[in-house]
Amino acid sequence: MYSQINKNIGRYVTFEPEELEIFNSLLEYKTVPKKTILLHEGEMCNFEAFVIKGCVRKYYIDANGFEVILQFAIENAWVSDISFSIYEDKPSRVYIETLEDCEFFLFSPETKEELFAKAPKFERAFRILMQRSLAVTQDRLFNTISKSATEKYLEFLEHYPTLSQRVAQHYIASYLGISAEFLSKIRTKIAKL
Amino acid sequence: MYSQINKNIGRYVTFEPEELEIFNSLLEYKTVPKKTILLHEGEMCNFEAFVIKGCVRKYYIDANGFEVILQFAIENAWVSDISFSIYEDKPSRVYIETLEDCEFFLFSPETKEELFAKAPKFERAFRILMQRSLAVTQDRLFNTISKSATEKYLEFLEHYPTLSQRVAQHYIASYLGISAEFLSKIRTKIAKL
DNA sequence: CGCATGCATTGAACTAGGACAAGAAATGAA
DNA sequence: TTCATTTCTTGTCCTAGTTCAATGCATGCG
Repeated sequence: MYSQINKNIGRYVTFEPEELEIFNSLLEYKTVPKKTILLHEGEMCNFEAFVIKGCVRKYYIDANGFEVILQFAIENAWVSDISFSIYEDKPSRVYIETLEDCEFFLFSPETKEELFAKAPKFERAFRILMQRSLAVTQDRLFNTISKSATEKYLEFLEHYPTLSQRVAQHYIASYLGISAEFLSKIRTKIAKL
Repeated sequence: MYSQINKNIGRYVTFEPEELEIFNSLLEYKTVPKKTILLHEGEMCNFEAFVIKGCVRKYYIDANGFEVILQFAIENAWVSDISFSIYEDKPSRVYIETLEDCEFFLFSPETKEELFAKAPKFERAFRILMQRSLAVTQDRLFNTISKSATEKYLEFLEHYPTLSQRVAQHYIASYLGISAEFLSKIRTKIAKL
């Protein structure tokens, strides 16, 4: 049950069994049916979720009412609106929604603090996880600015080979920052080659 | 001399004077003339820099040889290619270059580890700094995808009011992900209002 | 001082991608 | 099974932004 998350958190920092025990004892297990919104814009994000199974999307809604998907989180990924709400005490600007039936491990900000107090080495592990997210996001920013829609789509397929089967095309379009119609045209063009 | 950086690092975590003393004793002070490249693509990034004075840019070069500016760092900002190189042991894909004569405080990865060993609370401070960078980058990604060039430029002016006087227009264009010519057209249109 | 290099502006022609509309195909609920 | 809803495709027209000149302006440097 815990091996999956322990492997993830231990990727860059090595923990003692006792430390992992503390960690595991503070996690809350939760299942959530698909199409459930876990966080609405304007709410405080009071969780950090580790995806054991399933798929969620995190998205903004822009000034014209269009959704822009910031992140797909599948098995072994973390999702939260950690960036603003927890430390800034500002309400979230993003939505988090399950796309499939999901199983999570959840942390509240308070239990996270409790963890850091009891086992300070986790501070380091979460710092490195944060760094990795930053790297991924910077890379995406670069791709978004410098690549054509076709290039972005091909790279997406390479990077998330299973996701294109699991989620609707228009979600992928929204993630890539292009219209669903144009993605469809790209796909037919690619299929003809 | 140290009050500026101490204020910055103490923004989200409160430190004892002794802790700050350790911190300050590990910093390396350095001045660098303008137009100096601090990090080339393919090198390992072996520093984290706090800008005391001056302005630097961090950029990628894309497949067609175009520069894409990821970050401007001015006074009180941190800059590094922390994301990949330090923990991943991968060579950097970015360039870091001074745009003005600069004063920095520098950390090497080793002295950073030394700091964490001697004063573990800094681990927390750097985790939160990292979170803030992630928030800023996510926000930029959202803007890049969902806003028009004019909106992006106006928001840039609002967010970095001094920067448009300090750096060349074509750098701003590169940061916004638009061509220098089109930015010029936007500026004349705005000026006419 | 004069020259060279880089920077900003403007215009004309072009294109990647968007908006809209309408139909086809898939999914799902009762 | 049927009807409804959502998703995907395809076509046409349209526009925001690019590319490629050409020109004028700064600026730094010998």
